[in-house]
Amino acid sequence: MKAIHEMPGHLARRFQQIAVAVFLAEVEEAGYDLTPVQYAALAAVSANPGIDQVTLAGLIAFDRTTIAGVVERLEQKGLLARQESLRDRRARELTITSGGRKVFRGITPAVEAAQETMLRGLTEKEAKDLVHLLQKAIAAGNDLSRAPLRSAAAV
Amino acid sequence: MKAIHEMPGHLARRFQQIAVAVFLAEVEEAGYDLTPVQYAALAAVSANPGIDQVTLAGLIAFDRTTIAGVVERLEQKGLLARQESLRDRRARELTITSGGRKVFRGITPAVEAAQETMLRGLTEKEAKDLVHLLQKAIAAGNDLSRAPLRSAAAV
DNA sequence: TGACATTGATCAGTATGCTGAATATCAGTA
DNA sequence: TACTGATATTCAGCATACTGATCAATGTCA
Repeated sequence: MKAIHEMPGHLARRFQQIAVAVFLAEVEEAGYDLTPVQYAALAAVSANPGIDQVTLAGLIAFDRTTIAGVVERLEQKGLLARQESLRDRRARELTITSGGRKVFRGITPAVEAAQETMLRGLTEKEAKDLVHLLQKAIAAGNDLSRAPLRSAAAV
Repeated sequence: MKAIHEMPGHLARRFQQIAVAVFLAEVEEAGYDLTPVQYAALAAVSANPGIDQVTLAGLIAFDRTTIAGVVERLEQKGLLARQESLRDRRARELTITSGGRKVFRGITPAVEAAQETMLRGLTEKEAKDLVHLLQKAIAAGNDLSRAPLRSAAAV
């Protein structure tokens, strides 16, 4: 039997663990307080103003119940605004606030630095390969997770 | 700025998300009820009977506070036994039960099938490359996480 | 139009993961 | 031996993630 440390599933957990730690460290050093998940949500709303929660979840492959808490915390921080849609009273339309825009712009260099740090053991070619292989594996496994990616266009 | 879907951190989260979903699905289909984390702990205790919780956490890179809950749930399921150490009354010695051994043996085929499923989009060479690159990136980033891997030998 | 399925959001419950603090114990030393 | 620092575990609290259920609103189709 293979050892744990050779199993893709275990390596996935470890790499994610390191990625989150690096992200939080770089972001905190830059003077911000935002989690990777919150950053992804902020970025997606910034690019898609007026989006509803389910569509947002699909864009970044979040679970629909997870997104509620994430959005709520971003709202509490004053980075996102949430209001009932006029077209569909079930839905809440999300928009980024001016404060949210400012944070998003300010935090981005730290986020990009974190991406480099978490791959610091790899050459540039290896890093590219890893990203490509992950993308390929994820694309093939997308519909195996409860929260598959759903592009806005496909909806 | 890079899009989220090209960032290693985001890909790490997505791949881990799929890996967990695949693991749980394969394991459930085989008639078992065990999470990836619980499986890793069970495997480590099986290979290291009498281990204490902190050392166990180091072997599989768990946070020390996370391991407590994991071990407790495995104990409730009757798969692990926990008892005070005679040499050090602070520590709890962990051993696998006969039921735990049976589950561990029975579940392993499903766990290995899950590893294949989560890489189903990759060729055999690509899968090997991905594992290798993840291992390299993890080794370099190991001490960046709060719960770095600590081999028993190093302790 | 009215029954029905669908959809957006929320809630309860469970399982990771982390921070920081508390508690008990151990080990080394003055 | 008393003190000090280190260590093993636990606890409180917060933030993902998921399952399954509920609720309100919408859309569809006979």
